[in-house]
Amino acid sequence: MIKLEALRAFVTVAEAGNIRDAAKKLCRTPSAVSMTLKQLEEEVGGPLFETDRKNSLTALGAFMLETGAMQVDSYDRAIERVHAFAENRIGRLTLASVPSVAANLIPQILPRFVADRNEVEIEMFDIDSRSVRAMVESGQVDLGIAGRPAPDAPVSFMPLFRDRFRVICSTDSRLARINRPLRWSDLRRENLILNGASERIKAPSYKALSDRATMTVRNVTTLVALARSGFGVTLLPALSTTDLPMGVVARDLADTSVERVVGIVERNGITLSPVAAAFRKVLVEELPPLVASLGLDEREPPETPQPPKRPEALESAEIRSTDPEDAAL
Amino acid sequence: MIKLEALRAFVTVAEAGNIRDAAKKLCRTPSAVSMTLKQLEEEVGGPLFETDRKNSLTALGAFMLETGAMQVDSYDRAIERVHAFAENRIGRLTLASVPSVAANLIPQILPRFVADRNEVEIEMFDIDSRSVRAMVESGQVDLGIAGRPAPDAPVSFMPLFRDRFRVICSTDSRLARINRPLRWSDLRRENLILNGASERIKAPSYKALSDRATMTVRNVTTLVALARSGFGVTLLPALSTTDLPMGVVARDLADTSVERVVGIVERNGITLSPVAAAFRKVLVEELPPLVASLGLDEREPPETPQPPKRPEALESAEIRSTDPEDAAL
DNA sequence: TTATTAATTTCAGAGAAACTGAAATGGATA
DNA sequence: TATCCATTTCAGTTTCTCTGAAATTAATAA
Repeated sequence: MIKLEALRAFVTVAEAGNIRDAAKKLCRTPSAVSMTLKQLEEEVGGPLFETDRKNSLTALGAFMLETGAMQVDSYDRAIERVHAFAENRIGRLTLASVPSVAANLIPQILPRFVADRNEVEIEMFDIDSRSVRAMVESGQVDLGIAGRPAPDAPVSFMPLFRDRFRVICSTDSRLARINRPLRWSDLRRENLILNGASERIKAPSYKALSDRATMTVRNVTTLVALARSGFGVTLLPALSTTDLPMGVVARDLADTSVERVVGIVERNGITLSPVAAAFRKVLVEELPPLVASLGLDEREPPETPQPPKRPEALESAEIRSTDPEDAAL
Repeated sequence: MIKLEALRAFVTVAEAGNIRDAAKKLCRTPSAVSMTLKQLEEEVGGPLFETDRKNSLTALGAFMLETGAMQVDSYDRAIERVHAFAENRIGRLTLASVPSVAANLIPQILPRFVADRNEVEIEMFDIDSRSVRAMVESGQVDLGIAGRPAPDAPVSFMPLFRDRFRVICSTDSRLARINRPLRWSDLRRENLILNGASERIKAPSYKALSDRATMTVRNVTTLVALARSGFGVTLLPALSTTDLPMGVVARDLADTSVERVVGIVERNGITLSPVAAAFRKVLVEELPPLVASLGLDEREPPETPQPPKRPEALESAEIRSTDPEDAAL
């Protein structure tokens, strides 16, 4: 059976024109190369060189050189691509993220990531938490960034940062003039507009307020426009309130337990592709400090995120089963 | 360094879905395959399968399978082509032959040769002896079939058969009525037309006749037409006289030493391509009996032709250095 | 859950293959 | 003919790969 390495030796000798130089290139002794060649000739059943001095090929040798050089090159390139893939220099990364992260955080970390990886294709979906989890679960994307899934969800979750809810109201509103964190009681007289993100807030005082609310709006732009018009107020995660237009303000809540936890959603028991793993690492290392630097939250990140090993991936998702908040934004 | 055989093992396992079946296909024990896979994963730096049960690939494994299957297939096909070439099932055969052989003998042996070799390309030139040798010498053709070259010619020669010269004359001619082999004296009163083939006849009696001749014609058809018209007579190798038209006859010469020796012309010190070697063998084995069966010559072939080994190729051409006849036809 | 079964992995030793360095051979050059 | 250089041969060593037994792990049955 003809070995690729024998082919490589032959091609090197044929191209060098003599054994000595070829042996040097191959990091072998001339005798080793000579033996390989002899064996190769035995295996193909005919002489490859016209003379002992390896500077002239037979017809068979010429054919072998043509074929062999092609194979060796192609093989080396293929192996290089495998390594490039394994070292996440090439590949394809598909992401799904809630819009607030997609718009406010991803743009800050993505450029550096792609800079060294000009052969990596990236596709990103910005969709609500529920869809993020669905896409992760179905394998449509490698990684998701979303609020914490329900504990029984078939995906694992690694929390990255907390995002407190804030009250969004018109600059003219009564609330805007209160010079301290707002209490639930401050909201009692306001018309509360519900939204996808606030849907999953569990605080009892909030429940009471939201039960009375009659309107749900899922689009942030519309939500803000309604608040600005003085029609009502709403609760949004701080990250969604970074670029508020003139006429509306965001006020902190006194109840700092009202928050969503945003993190990485990934499929259970599936090894990430090398690019995805690399991007995950970047997320874990860079998102929490980035969020902290935005000054949205004065407190520490909720947990010290540590990348789970393959077998433990599932555990890290199951460990915490506190209230599973969610944010559609 | 990733070996092709490791890739092959991986591809086989990935396609079989388990190690046991793959090991069977590879004619290895499962433990050997398992170790190969483990080493492969180490070399690429990541897991290729999701679980120990090898039925589900990681992204890296999928990429490796794609790349690897392609490489293994391509390699196997390439090696198969090299073998096909070495076993003369594929390749290209270029021949040059004097027209008499090209027209009368080659068609009888070529069909069977090409029948088992439907991927062999064949190119044949029918040209005079001198050009045959030139094409062989310059490497334009693998093999030539021609008269014996001069002893110092840079080509080797393997004689295949003798071809006696015969007298071509009109049916109405005086010579046509002589009921025995013709003697030189019979020709004394005839107008002798010279030709490329007869040019190199060395017999002294012929010399005397040809010195008196004034016309040389190199085209057989014209030559025959002239003879038919009664303009003169000419001497042609018997093989060129097999399909004489009405109106001319060929008569044997009493001097049976007047002959050309036809054989294989090949380049010195050049290994034939496998197809060429195979065709050469067919020529050596089949041409002499074929010529004998044509009844052109009652005697034995001049030597027992034996295919020369690589180093001896030159010798076999040098051994005989008797009168180097030639035939332009 | 525990026992059973099947598949895979680990390990140590055997065997095969490839490599090296020294000596022999073979061509080319003076 | 002698010398030089490249290549080959050879024997011994090193490195790899394979096997078979035992251990581990996962899946299935009780």
